Amino acid sequence: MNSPLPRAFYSRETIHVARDLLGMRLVREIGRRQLIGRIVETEAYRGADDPASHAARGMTGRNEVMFGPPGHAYVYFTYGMHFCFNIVAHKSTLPGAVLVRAIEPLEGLDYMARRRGRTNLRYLANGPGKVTEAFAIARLLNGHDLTIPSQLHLMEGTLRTGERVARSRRIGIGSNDTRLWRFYVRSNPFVSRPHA
DNA sequence: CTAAAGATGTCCT
DNA sequence: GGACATCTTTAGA
Repeated sequence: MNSPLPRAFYSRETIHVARDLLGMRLVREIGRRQLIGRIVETEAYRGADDPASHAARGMTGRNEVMFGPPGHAYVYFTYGMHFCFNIVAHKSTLPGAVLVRAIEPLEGLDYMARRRGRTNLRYLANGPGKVTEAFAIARLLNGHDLTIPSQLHLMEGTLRTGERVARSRRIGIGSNDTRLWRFYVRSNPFVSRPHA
């Protein structure tokens, strides 16, 4: 009961995993320090059927982790200055991953604030690039197994009473895509874009 | 080899 | 609402 989410959790339809990750707790251990937060916003990305996905046109050096075993971290660098943290999730051998777009900080607040250069809790991790900066997630963690207790893993968590899941189109993909593959906790102040 | 876009964040008006 | 920073990755010549 006090162990990380098992591989079976991630070995399911990518879109279902994206939805079910809301409320789960991300744990980052740096030395004796522990950073913890609740996932409040995600996006699903698949394979050949999803033009917006890095894996849309087959395997490349960057996206190979998306084709590997579920429950691992897919971390990539973008816009010349930001990292994005994804969780590999799919059934069978098709590629798939879930982008973690926003987190509600729970522990290690002062450390996160220092890393971010911000004190307002609301802006510590309310965006994919902010999440990786607050939690010190960089390229070194690409491919990291999230199902074993370590410097980066996920733990069980729940939505609070009254919290509802909302969905929308994905953000920042420059295409006319109408799929509702973005999931977030409605009315949660730590979501990147409450209305989108 | 070269070029263009990019699953973004910040500061400014 | 818009400019701009900054550089990796990928596709195409």
